[in-house]
Amino acid sequence: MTTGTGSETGHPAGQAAVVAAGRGAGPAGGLTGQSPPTIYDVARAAGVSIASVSRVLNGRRNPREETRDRVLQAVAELGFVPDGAARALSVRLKEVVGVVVRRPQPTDDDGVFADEDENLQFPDMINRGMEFVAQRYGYDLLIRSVDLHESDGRRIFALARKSDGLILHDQVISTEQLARLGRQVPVVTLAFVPTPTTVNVRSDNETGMRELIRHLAVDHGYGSIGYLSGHLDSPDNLARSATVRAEAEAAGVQFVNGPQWQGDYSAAGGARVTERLLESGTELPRAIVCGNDQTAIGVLYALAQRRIDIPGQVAVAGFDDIPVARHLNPRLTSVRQPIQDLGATAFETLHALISPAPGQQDLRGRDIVLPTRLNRRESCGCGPGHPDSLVLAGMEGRQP
Amino acid sequence: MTTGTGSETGHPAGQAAVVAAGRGAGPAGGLTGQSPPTIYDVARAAGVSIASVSRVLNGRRNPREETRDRVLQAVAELGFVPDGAARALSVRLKEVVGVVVRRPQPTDDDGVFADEDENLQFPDMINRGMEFVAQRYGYDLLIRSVDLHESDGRRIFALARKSDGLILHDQVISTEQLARLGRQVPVVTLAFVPTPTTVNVRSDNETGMRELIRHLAVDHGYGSIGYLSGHLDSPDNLARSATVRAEAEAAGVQFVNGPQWQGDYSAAGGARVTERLLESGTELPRAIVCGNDQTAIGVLYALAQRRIDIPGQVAVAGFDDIPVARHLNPRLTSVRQPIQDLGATAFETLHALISPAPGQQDLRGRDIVLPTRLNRRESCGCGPGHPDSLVLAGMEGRQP
DNA sequence: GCGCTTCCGGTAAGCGCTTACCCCAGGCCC
DNA sequence: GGGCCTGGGGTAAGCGCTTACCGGAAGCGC
Repeated sequence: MTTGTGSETGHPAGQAAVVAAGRGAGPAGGLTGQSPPTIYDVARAAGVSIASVSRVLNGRRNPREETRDRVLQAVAELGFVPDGAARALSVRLKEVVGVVVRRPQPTDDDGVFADEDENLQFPDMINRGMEFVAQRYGYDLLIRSVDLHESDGRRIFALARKSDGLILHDQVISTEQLARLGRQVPVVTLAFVPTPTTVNVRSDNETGMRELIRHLAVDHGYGSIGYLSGHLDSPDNLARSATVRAEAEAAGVQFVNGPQWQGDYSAAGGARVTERLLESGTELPRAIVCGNDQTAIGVLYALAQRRIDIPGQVAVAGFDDIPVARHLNPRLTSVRQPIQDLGATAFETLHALISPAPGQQDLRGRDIVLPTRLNRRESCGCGPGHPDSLVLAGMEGRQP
Repeated sequence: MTTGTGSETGHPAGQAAVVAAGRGAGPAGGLTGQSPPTIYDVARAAGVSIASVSRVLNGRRNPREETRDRVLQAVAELGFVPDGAARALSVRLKEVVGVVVRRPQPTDDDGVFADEDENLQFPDMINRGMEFVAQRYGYDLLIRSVDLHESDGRRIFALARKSDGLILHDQVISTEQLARLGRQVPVVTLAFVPTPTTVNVRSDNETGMRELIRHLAVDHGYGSIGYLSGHLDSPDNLARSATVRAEAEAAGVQFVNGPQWQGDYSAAGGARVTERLLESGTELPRAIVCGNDQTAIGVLYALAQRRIDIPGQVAVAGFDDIPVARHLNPRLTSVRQPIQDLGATAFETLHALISPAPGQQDLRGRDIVLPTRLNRRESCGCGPGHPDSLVLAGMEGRQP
């Protein structure tokens, strides 16, 4: 009782106030709690049944013009918008897709990179790409972050029941869990592997990396190349690592790797690995290729600390080509992934899984691969003369 | 008919297949479509009524231990998770908050900054802060982006019906619309203004900016300061601009501003304004303070193009202190906003609006202000000796 | 003028949950 | 031993929508 003002919906009243907590429950009373109008309110205002209102709103069996107008006017006056949950329950479509991202796990000794959040940039750009297409289909993204290798995936399954399908960023679930999940709801993974019930979207690590290694080995003629890896169990990392090795060997260049070259995709990790290598007195390879750009940022930092000339003494390259890459000093050579496209494609694919077009063939089990290409800048040894490099170069401006 | 396998839920069957489109409708048949179990399935498996299942799941009126165990076992076996929409409809709580962000509008002449996405970094970090606390309350964020000054706000009202409350980033709605929206659902705005029905969260522009201007005018003794503004109607911009003027005048320093100093919070805008000033032959002020860091990036770029020494000839400072700031060359002096806190506070506040704690007083109409502080780096003229500046300084490393 | 087809719009069922309400045992007291 | 209370669990209503189904009113041809 005493719920909203003027809201005798005319349909069975019932408990209402019970769990309504927070709506007009506060001492403020008056001007709030005006809970949004329901379809019953509209029907009453227009003098028709709720079925007619619904039909008008959904363009079904086009009702008589006059009826339609009456309804539309009532809708406009009341500012009615149908409730998402009710609609979802009825049509069995929420028009929401769940997106699971991995929450970066800061370690103890991140030092200068402690609150370094470029990590976020990459997944966020992917999400941006998703959101962009999602708009067109009237979908929204429901975002949830989980810890690396979320123990039981419970939080992921829960998110599934709030949405029509899931897009999983890398390394948020195990393969078994993924297969199980895929059996219950449409799922698209990013930079992972397809399962019989899910589809994966990734970019072409091999081609881009091959181009980079050939550039370093052949064009620059560097005699040794090290690979500072990302998470060991990341498929992207495995592919990149294997390609570096294969191409280096093919070019007759020494490939440097090993346990002490183990990074974790973070700037802090890249810096840490570099420092330890330096401390151990090992001679660095002529060029260091990093699992991603974050790692490269860390490497650049650690080398600069030791006054090591980049690319004069050691060349450095990254992977991803995040926007910051071109603002670094020296500007970072990197393999460009179509970041936003990755997201857009993931969404497009998921949507096809959720509501397949008439003739649409089943996509499950597919591995969708997007192209990559090398972006040469200064950190690999290319000069500022390259067309790509007309960017925020503080250097040139500093010494007239 | 022929819906799922073994899914005779025992409750009225009905239409089912009608709108189920996409679930097992595809030619694939078999291994998919296994639509998730419902509470009826669990009840049948446990040999109890759905009410008991629900009670066990929600810990109500603790049922007998034996019953509870039977139910929990059935839940585990079936992997049951309640459907979000159904639950939401019933308890009138979706456990979802809508977040509206502004989609950057690329203009025609963005040049090098065309696909510059640092713009995203700031809002994304705020969202990260929200998500972090949202977790603790079992909420998820439903993200939607709108164009600057979304014409009628329809998309915002629609999002409201998919969630329990809204958090609006800056400049996505007009004040009138906002007041109307606030009457229907709990709303928190960021960097805007409070209305009688909504609360606003922002950071303390005045204090941080005051500190910056005093630093430039007093510590560095610069004789003139220009302010390259953000969107004219952004309250943040107004406050920053006013503070720059007031403090400059108070310090007896010339304040340079005017229509040709109008930026738009983007790097491209900052570069454009700077280039036009340079072309027009105007003499630049000794220091340029930017509406935000993006703008400063553009300014840095344009000045470097002209071989103007920063901070030797012109000092530059930003606002926000986004992570990239410390990787620029020279490293950018900026006023630090507690970015993630902004998001966390916004969520906390919204949650208090949605389900106020027992004694909780009404927050509506409040303007919550978070503290800021100056981060001195090189672009204002401070040397690399400053403790803050031990960061990715490519410069030092380049010339041994 | 009468049966048939259309076209409209109302009635009600059902989406998957939560919970008020009630009924049935069992235990208790006098 | 009967009335009462209590606790456990089932029944059903209701959350706000969509839509199958039906009944009434026109419109039509013969």
